[in-house]
Amino acid sequence: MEESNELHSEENKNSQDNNKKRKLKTPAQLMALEKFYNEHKYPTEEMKSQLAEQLRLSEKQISGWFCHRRLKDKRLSRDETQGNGRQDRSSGVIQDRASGLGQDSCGSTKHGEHRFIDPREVESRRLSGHDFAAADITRNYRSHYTERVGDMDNTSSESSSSLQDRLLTQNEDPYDVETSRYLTHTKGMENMGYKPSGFLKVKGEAENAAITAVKRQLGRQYLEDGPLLGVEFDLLPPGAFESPIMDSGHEPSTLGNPVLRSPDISGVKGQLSPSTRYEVYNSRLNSQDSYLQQENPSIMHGFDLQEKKSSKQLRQKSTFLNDTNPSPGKNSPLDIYDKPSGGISAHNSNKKGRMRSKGYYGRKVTSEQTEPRLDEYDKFSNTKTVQRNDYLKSRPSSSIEKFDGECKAMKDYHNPLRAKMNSTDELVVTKHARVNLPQRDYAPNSFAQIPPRKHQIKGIAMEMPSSFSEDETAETNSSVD
DNA sequence: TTGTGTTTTATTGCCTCC
DNA sequence: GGAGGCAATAAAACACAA
Repeated sequence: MEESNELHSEENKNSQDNNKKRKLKTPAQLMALEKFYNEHKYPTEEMKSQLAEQLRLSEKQISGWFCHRRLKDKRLSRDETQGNGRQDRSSGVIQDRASGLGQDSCGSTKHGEHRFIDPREVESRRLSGHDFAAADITRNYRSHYTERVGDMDNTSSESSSSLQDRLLTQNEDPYDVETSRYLTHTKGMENMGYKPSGFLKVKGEAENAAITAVKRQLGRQYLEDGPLLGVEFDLLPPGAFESPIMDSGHEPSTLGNPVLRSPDISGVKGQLSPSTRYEVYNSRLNSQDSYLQQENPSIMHGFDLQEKKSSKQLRQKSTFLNDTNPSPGKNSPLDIYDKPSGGISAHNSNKKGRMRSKGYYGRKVTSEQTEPRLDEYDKFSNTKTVQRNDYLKSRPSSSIEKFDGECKAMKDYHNPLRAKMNSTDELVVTKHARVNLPQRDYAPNSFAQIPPRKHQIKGIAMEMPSSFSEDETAETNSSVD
């Protein structure tokens, strides 16, 4: 260890702190990583490289992060299965999956170059009704969204991953979708020409049973290529989350869409977790910034948003939790992102409010770490993303303005986005579905209504929106400005 | 302010696959 | 043998309680 450290330090001579001490990833980086992870648990080297480049991390770090992330997922899922009664959720299919996970030993990218999709993904996708014909892969990516669905369903083993997945994905906030999309489309299939590896094929076959089971359960709803099984899931009971679910005001036009019964919802219902966080987060942002939205068609990139949000969150957090900021100067939201260093020191601001375990984004970020330009991620994305890029690029640097724009974007996401999303109906569907998610519901009021959670339960970390959304994200918007 | 507990990051060793 | 991944371990960064 030390040795390596030394080496490492050598490499990083430049930066004083780089050495030996481990550096926390910036929220943006984490966001990006998480998102990416949601899409690809086993990223190819190329992907890693790109990620690394864009995040300004070393490939090693990226690899390591993914590795740890997977472990984390595993661990969490394990815990969940053991501790929680996830059993019910585990139907035969799930079991199946679980077993599959057993092998979870990662199919390394190595084999995976062609594989690209990790077993889990495959599974989830499969669940979502996609066969893994090579031809479909692309589509799969496109509808990675579906994966999530799969995740939700899949419960068991994946759970943890799903946790995070949900965290970022399910929640699927609008931009999530996008980013993920980008991730998916990315170089992924098209460029890399990924094909299901033998493993996939085999596995696919093996898992057909699982798929079948799902189909049975879902019945017709199971669409071969359609959006998600989730369609069949029950809608959330009103008030399920005690938050105003149907916010007519914000309700996207897609509301009526049947698709609404998206998996997401079901997922939410099933487990509110991480995704919820995001939802909350998003909703809050949306709600709070609602006044801003409306016009900006451009779409924010999630990461970027995240960053800003985090800064805002911090502020809000204080508001949210305490209503008063004990140390105004200290927690000044502005500090967080506006620091010249570019670092996000959000942390400081909200230590108190932050949920304990879910540290993900709550931690203080070292200033040295420069936030990667999130928009860069768009490289991976498709046209739509491109648009966003433009937006991002063009938008003013002012954090506030940016934020506004972002918020808007988020909101607009629901509408304009759809327009943009053109290319794939699936996506559209997906979005619609998301639109219906309780996300918004949480928004304005609910948010306020939610009692501040000072103590997060560790185990719940994943389940509850708490940490992430509330602390990290949601709060962000506040009135700060 | 300190101590404790949790989470995240980094490293190392081993395994598997090509 | 190289590359990637997992598991184990250590250490840092934090949050929270006393």
